[in-house]
Amino acid sequence: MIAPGSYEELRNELATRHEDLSKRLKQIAEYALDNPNDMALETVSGIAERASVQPSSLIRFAKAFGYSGFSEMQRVFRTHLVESGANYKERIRSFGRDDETAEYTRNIVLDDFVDGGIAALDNLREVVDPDKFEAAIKYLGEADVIYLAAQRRSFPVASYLAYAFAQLDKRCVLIDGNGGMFFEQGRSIRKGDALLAISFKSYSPEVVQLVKETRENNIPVVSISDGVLSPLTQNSDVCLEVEDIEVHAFRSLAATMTLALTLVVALGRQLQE
Amino acid sequence: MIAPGSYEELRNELATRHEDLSKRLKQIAEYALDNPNDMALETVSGIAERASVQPSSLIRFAKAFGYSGFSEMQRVFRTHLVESGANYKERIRSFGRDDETAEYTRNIVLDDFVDGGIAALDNLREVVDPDKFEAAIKYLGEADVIYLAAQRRSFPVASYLAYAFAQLDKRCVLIDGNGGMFFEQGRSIRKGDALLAISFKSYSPEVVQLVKETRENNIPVVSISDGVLSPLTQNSDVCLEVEDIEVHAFRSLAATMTLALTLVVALGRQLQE
DNA sequence: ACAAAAATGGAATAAAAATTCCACACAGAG
DNA sequence: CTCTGTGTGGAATTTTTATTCCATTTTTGT
Repeated sequence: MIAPGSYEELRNELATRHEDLSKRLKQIAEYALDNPNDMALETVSGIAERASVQPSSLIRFAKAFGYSGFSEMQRVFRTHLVESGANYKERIRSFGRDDETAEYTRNIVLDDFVDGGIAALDNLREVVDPDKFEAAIKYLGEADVIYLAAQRRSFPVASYLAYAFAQLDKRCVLIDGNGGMFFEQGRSIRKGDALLAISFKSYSPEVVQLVKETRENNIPVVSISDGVLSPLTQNSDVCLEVEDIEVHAFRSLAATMTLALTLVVALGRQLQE
Repeated sequence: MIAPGSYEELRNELATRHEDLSKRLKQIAEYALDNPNDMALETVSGIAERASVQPSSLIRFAKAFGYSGFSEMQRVFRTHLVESGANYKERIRSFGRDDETAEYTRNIVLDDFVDGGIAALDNLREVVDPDKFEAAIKYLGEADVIYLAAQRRSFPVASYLAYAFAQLDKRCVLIDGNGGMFFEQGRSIRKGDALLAISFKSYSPEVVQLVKETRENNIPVVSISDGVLSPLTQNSDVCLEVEDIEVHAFRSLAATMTLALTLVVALGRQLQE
């Protein structure tokens, strides 16, 4: 007897053997199929109570399906909960785990990044707060000149935005730090302008400092960053959150780029009106 | 002190109080925000190990946020896990929405780009030719210095590649055309180097010309472009095809960026061997 | 630089949970 | 109707897990 390793296998096994099971085990099987979340999260006695059986029956049940005990079977339900459960950060981790054993054919690498990118985009859809997004558009739309600040990995995003804003005839300045003039470029920002800053952990100190200074001068700051702990979140008028997935120790820009593009299009639409 | 009852409240509390927390508690807060699933499913000692803290610190952490103990706090994470999972399953994804009749609310714009990005990534998986990909890696791996040429919309991709190659300690030169020196920069390319050019229609004349000249000097040219009609395809040793989807008259860079990233990782892996 | 207070690590302890065990119930065969 | 074997409830036991406690270290305020 070999225990099902995946939720799908287990589900299948439960269905096939359902008829042959004893009264109590049948009862448990039905409960398990109806309440997989309970199976994943509750304790033996908790489930026993809800399903109106004895705790020992649950152990017998698990053993009847080849597991060493209830806990081992519960792991199958837990894994399923995480994997199906949209929390995409955990999906990154499962990429990482596969990686250690998988052979690296070229295709697997591309597939991983494609999957990662898709997951990141899916996540983007969920985490972007429409109110914040609208507020960001408003600040940018009202700005005379948009200043763009980003360094290192985020720089390409700013670079893309500079290109796209120019297409819209929206004036902007890309603070590229050329010639070590990062702050000099940044300090030419005036009342009526706005700063759009992009940075992810580990946050570029220059960008963080510029954001703070600009805010202190009462100039609107819109930022794109990762999560509530970011120093940009705290010092911006509005902060859009993105989290690109890290696969094979590298972080893509697919989600961030898509957000940037959306920002541009929404801004363009607003300017037309 | 009242303990946050929902995940969102907790998340918020973690963020606002993050700065005032002690070193260990801060560390735990970061881990919790990054790995909510672990917080939901793992045991105290399991989490302690992964987050590199003592089990007792986790209990202190929970108490610092008003819970009676770790278990009470964990319930918040578990509830969130179940609820976010349920939403995910119910979500419907509809591609190819009817743009003409749809009202353009802010969300629809983001959804369109997300869908477009996903479609582009899916497509990328299909169209990338593994042999060409491998050949590209080979040329780049053997190059002494990689020259990167791209203009306008493609420039951010080159910019990202420059950053990533530097991370790999792979020497590269980003031909940015600063000071109108595009060709001057490009002509410093030597035997033993390679050119990586990125351009899409309408093709940048500078990049096309540089590709031709470089090829004539028998220096390997790898390019990223769109389809067989591209002048880059015809004048490169190997050309990787990508097609980012155009939505609302704007073209994203999600797929191209993902291809670039994959190139970097594959190259990095090859260099390690 | 010092004392006081806060934070930390790690072992000790308490609590909770999983698992085992056994007496009993119940169905089917003789 | 009783014997036999499987199934079941529930208490006892073992294992795992959470929590507490205190000696030690680190920070803070003077």
